[in-house]
Amino acid sequence: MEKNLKIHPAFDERCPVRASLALLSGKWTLMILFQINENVMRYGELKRAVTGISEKMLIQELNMLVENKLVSKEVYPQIPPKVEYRLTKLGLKTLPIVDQLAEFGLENLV
Amino acid sequence: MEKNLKIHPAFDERCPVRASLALLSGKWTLMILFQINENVMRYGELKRAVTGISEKMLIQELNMLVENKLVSKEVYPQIPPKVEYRLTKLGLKTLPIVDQLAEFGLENLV
DNA sequence: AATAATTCTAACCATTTAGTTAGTACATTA
DNA sequence: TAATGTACTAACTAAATGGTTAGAATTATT
Repeated sequence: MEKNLKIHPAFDERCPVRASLALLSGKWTLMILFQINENVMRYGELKRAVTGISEKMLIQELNMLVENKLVSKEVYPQIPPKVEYRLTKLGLKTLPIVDQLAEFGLENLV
Repeated sequence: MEKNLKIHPAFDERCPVRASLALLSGKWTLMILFQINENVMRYGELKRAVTGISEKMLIQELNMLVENKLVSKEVYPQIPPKVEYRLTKLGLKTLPIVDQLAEFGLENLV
């Protein structure tokens, strides 16, 4: 039905701020990136580090971050399983964003 | 019902990153702040500047930003109405965050 | 033989967020 | 006289996001 052709203004699609938010504005996303930081972290370690997150959200976010190349994943073929996560070069570039948000929050919100 | 006492880990409540995201991570929030920027803007101007936003979302966000002191609002008792919005000191402090997100988006996403 | 530890997956439900449609009031313009 | 512009509000619907519960596979531990 011709009426339903949605207009997606270029603004929406190409706006770099929107693009960044689409990637990073989830409830847990930046927390996870921040916790991984410069470290190598196993799934279980992250679960403990990111207080309050459910297992579903944790792997869902991790998978999404791996897909988007912010995080890399190394699986060791062992039993019980061992999986390591770390930030990619791209992932490391998000840390300044976390810093800005942290600074703003610290100074004005909390 | 005792079962429903929700546990809100301190982490969640006091984390400055979460606090900032709670305020700023909406679909339109940062766009609006960015469009107002250092200017004085009327409701209608904003409507045109923030392409694609609905009137509902626009005033909803504006009201929320005024409540949270990121934006100030001046109403002129005229017919037809005239209302001006501008960033407060606090609101201006969000612009570096927008810049970070824009930079990250530009370099890596769009 | 049962339990714990590890890293997930799947199905379902609840909540939050965003979008749509319609309408208000008055004044000016066509 | 009818349409246009201004800044909203309200009621409802749709979509996105997050949470809960259960379980699977294998080994080591009790």
